[in-house]
Amino acid sequence: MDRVYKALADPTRRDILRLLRQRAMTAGELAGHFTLSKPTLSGHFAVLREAGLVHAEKVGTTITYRLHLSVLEDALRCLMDGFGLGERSTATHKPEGETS
Amino acid sequence: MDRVYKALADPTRRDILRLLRQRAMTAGELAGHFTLSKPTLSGHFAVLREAGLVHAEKVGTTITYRLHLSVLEDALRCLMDGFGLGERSTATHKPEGETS
DNA sequence: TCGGTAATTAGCAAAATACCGAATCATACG
DNA sequence: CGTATGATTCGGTATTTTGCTAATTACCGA
Repeated sequence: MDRVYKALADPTRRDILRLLRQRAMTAGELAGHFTLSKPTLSGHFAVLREAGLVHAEKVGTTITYRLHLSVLEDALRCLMDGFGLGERSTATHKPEGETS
Repeated sequence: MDRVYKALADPTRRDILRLLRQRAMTAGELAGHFTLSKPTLSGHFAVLREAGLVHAEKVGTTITYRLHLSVLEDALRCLMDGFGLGERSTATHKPEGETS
């Protein structure tokens, strides 16, 4: 799970995810949206892949990247759960004394 | 908002946030939960402060750190909104194929 | 097989990050 | 005052991250 946080820490990678949210794109197509070099972008793709946030599909010589929405969603939900957010006093556990 | 992502990227800082979720603690008290040196922890506190995730209250010579739950919640909500999560069937765009 | 295109890997420099010990600041107490 | 305590800031080092160019791999078409 640590890889997901690290992957989200970089603004370029967050931009990539936002682009992929609209539609799947090839590596070159994605690279066209940035001023960074292709190898640099390729490195960002690898980080996102290892975090499980995107899926790479090789067709011919081109590689199409697709957003793994479910993984991203799970990661954020796990994050919120970890901090006790998203649940409105579920009553499943007694949350600390909180003696104001 | 970038500061929030960066702050969450470090496991030690996430641990600090989880500790603070249970109750507010002083800097020294927090440091007692880690093997890291106090200056190192102090640096982590600063990052969390600058991200707005915690609030520091100085009483005597001691500084008590308190979690800003609302800021953390907002940050995560903003994160999910940015990626179009939290809303079911966006209907704002046609998600290609997606057969099966 | 040869040339061209798409993308990655290799190798390296620069910047950011994390860590520590020592020094410093601020407050409390005798 | 002088000292002790809680915490931060300072100076330095090691590691990680980010970026580049050049070289490499993989595939397609003529």
